[in-house]
Amino acid sequence: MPELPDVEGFRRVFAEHAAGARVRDVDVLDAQVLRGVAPARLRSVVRGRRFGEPARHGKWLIAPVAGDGEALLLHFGMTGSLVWDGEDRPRHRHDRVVFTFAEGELRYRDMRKLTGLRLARDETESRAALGDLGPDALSVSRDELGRLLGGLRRRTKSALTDQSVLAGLGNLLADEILWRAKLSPHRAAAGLSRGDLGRLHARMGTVLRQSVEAGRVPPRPSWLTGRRDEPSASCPRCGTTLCRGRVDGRSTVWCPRCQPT
DNA sequence: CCTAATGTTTGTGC
DNA sequence: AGCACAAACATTAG
Repeated sequence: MPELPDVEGFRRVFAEHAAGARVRDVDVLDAQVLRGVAPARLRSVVRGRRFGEPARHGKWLIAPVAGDGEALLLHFGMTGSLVWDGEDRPRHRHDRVVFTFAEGELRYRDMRKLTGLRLARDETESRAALGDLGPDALSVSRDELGRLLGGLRRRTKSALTDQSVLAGLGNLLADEILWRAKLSPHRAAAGLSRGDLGRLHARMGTVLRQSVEAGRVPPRPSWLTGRRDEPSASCPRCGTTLCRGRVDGRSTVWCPRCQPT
């Protein structure tokens, strides 16, 4: 589930409840989700300290620990979430790490444990841990998008979902944006015209803004995302039966009429 | 039992 | 090097 809009929602949860608050304790319920940090170190570093204002880059949530430049880096894989709840409320079976505060607790929840939590000591380590992420999809300009995709002979969908090219788009968003921009996911990125790129950038902005507001890619019937799970879905725009296939090993849905190759 | 799932990493081969 | 593809990771649902 988590793509840029979902993580933006988690950022809001963090900002509202945890930013500026003192961490009373850290419960590591499943150490498997900790990457490169032992439960004891996470606990000793974070306990008693305050969190600063959270940031987001692509699908990563960055939560600074006030004081010495450390930061908690959270990734949510395919099934993760960040939930605020009362201390007295029962824990969920998939709560893996819980930060407790005076007012309640912040729960890192994840069914599959495909990614996880890291702790960076400073800005340098933060950058290294995040790898080579491209610019965030929400703030990229049209010209920048053109530069990023220009010269790439790979298929457009593959380029859009490559986090080192552009950070934040996942499988659902890429399909939704390509459908709105009337571009086939199979077309080579380098082959897009100025007009194609302009449309792609504009539609990406619209889809992202509306999704961020909802904290998810909203499965509205007027969106491709709202139809893709139906057995014989039709295009919300033209009624043509949608096509399904695989691009980059991911399930891909497109309209053969609106998005010709 | 088998398959697929909205993510990332790693390895293989062209 | 760039790109496509498969597998691996862990877990659940159908």
